[in-house]
Amino acid sequence: MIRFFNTLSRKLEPFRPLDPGKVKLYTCGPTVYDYAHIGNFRAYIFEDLLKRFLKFMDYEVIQVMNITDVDDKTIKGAQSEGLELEDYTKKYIQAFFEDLESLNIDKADYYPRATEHILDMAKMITGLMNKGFAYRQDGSIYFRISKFPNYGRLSGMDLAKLKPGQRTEADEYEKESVQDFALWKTKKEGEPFWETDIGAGRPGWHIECSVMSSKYLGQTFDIHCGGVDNIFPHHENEIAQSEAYSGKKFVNYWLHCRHLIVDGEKMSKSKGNQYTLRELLEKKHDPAALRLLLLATHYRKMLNFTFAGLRQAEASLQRIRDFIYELENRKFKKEENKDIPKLVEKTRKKFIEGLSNDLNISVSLTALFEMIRRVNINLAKEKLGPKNAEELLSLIYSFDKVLALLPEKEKTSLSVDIEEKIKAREKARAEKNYELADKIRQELLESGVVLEDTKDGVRWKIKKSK
RNA sequence: GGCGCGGUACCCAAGUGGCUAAGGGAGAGGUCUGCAAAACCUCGAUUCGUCGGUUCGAAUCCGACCCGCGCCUCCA
Repeated sequence: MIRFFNTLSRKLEPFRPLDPGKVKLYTCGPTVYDYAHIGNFRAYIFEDLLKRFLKFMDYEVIQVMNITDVDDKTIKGAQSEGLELEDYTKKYIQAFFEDLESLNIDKADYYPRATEHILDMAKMITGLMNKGFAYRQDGSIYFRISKFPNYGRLSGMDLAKLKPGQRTEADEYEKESVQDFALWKTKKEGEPFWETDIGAGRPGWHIECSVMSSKYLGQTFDIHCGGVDNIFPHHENEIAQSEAYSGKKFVNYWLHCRHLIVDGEKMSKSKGNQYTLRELLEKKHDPAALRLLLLATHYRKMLNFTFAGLRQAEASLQRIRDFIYELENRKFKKEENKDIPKLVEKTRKKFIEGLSNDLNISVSLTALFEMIRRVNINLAKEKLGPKNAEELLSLIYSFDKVLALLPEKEKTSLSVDIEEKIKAREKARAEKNYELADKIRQELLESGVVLEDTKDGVRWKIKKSK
């Protein structure tokens, strides 16, 4: 049984999708005004883990991730660079998809863009006005929170105690209540706008998710994810809009991940600790190691990113890779170890149990590493057969459908030049000319190739980064 | 001020009433090796922020305190 912690109830709940065997998943996507930073990717990787695990458990998953390509920040960014909005966001949308690929994040089925759903938004807003949930004020349209009694349920906010924040904008003075939020912002000089039935203007932020989720997943769907900062007001507002409009329950399970901090401090541009994936890749960090680092801490726990932590993740990952390398490259005797099938089953069971319990990845990784240790002991004693190795490999690769840490095509080949050098070194060693052999080994190391002399002969690896 | 989360070894991190407090990294010792490196093995917290309480029994439950962090109108 799979259980998730539902923000709505603040409890672990058994997961039961609307349609058995099928999961409809909506994940809040990026606002494309800049390159995404590692904090953003913590959320996307958590969502990826969720999705991959559901697929691993034989669910069919339909995932929608929105792309917010019109809002205050994208508009401001486009203005400051003197670009059309679309030309400005294009670059970051493309970068976003490249980053997803670097981190081996499974593609969503739909990536709807806000700017491509303006008419759908106008339609929903009209519906909300007809039902009395929205009103027009100076051309803009606001959601009337007082009409929606469940407002605040997701976040546990008590409306009466809500203090208006400091960022309340001056141009929103005219609302009936400070807490009412904009569905539609009337056309403003110098800003992009759309001509629609409800007038010329642009959408408020929250409406896009209500519109696009229902369009691709239906008015009620299974899971909605995002970072904790989205709980209030964004997801609260989505619920209000969607349920007011449809009269149906919007989402059954709300899953939110906590934030990532850097060196114990909140990430912020002014502190200079806001890393993008690109920056880390430029510093030659392994994207798979970053993926492991972001994956390995439970999603509802705060994650403190440090470079020491990243190096530890690199080392952990190397342990898995070396294990696979052994299984794939050793010459096994014919004799099979009868205990291995039992170990495989036990490991598979624990791996699944871990993730089934609100994505407790630590338990699952423990299962994997425990197995690696046990098998290594047998490996050292040469108590492993070819079938054993095959079975173990197939288990690890099945886990990797969830973890996605092992790129499939990692068959790097060496240049002829380097192969020549390895051969030359072998010759030198055979002649006991160790001085020359060591010199060649050092040269290869400097070009990133590590040589290891084993019983079965020399073997090489590409040096891990750093 | 309101609501909420967390403090487990040198670092990361499971465990949330009772078998030896997982696992990874780092470190130390060993195997292997021409020597290395890599890999592998072994070792490692009488103790879970502090102080009280409940209990036959607490890292786990309760209370107080200390420390760190998040949200409170467009930040994942």
